[in-house]
Amino acid sequence: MSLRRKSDEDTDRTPLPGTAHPLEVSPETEAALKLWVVLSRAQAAVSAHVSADVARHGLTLTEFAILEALYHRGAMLLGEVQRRILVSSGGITFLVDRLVAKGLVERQECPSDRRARYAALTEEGEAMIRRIFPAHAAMIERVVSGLDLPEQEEAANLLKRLGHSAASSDTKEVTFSNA
Amino acid sequence: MSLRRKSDEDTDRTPLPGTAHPLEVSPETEAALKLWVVLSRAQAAVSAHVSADVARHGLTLTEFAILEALYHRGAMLLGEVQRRILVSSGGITFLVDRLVAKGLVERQECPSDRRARYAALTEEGEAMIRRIFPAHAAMIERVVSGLDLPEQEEAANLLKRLGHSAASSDTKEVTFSNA
DNA sequence: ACTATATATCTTAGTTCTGAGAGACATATC
DNA sequence: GATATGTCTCTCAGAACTAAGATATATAGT
Repeated sequence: MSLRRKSDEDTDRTPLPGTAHPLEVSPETEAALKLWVVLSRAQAAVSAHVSADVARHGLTLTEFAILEALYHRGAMLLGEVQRRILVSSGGITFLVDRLVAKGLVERQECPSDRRARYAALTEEGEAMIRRIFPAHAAMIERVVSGLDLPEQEEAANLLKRLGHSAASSDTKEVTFSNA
Repeated sequence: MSLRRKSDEDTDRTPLPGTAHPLEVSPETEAALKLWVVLSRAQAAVSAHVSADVARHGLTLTEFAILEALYHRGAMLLGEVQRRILVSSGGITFLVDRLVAKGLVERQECPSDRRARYAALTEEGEAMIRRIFPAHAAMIERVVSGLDLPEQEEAANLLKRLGHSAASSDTKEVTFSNA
């Protein structure tokens, strides 16, 4: 094997490392890849705004999501919250611990299942979410205002279907219910 | 065997402590909030698949994004890669270090600016991305196939505009001027 | 009742990344 | 040429998680 220097690109057509390989795929593949890219970028861009907004109140995005869920849905089992906001089981313990430490949430026993715990807002937590939610919602409205209302609804519709089909297309390890 | 999966809502829970406060906002606000939710969920669902796919080759999502960018665009300055994949400045150093340790990427000096470094694929890195990219692209195509081609293009179009407008809408820089 | 398996949460160790700042270099202005 | 200011990468501390296993409890089959 000969070690090649980067400077001696001349007569040889073997693709050297560091040279570009423009994307050459079918239109279907290209559309799928592009959708994945713009989906990630749009989510990151919106997320950055939302994250910065809740950070002003000393909260992370995930913490806020928990508070909001508990406010709008009422007390929930930790596992329910976990599946709703999509974190690991260790993650939900960690997050609820932190919200308890901040005095915003409390754990409550579940009378019908002694393994389970409810997470519920404290009065302080409820007061906080009630106080910051309106400006928060207005801010999200501004951030997505690059699309008008019908476009937002159409995008939401498409994304909902995309999310559902992607979530249910469990590739491996999950039972493939072959009936 | 009846592997019965418990659905989220089938626990017979008596409405214990925290009471629910159903969402009551204007249709505009509701559309914006819903868009934000389905955007996050769709991204997470697709991301989980892509992440699991590249993990089979010992790579994280971010590492793969770097390799792919270097393969398709050629060598790039670290700062260019950083802005492209949206990580912090410390993050790009960390990630490139790790890819260098894996033998997939190398740093190269920039002749016109001695502060800057290029990241470039090694031959091994290029061989790897060439080997795994086709199946990777096919997998993404499958994951987003819940939408047909015109729908994918429409979603991509909407998301591109959403991403751009969200990214450019400078958050009212909440510097709080010494609050 | 006993056993096996499933579920709910928690613990621990480790991974991935961020944010603030430092050092080296570049560039514009005087 | 000297100085100020901006840019690029790197370092370091630590935040925000995840993965895997531990523990306690529940539930179904025998």
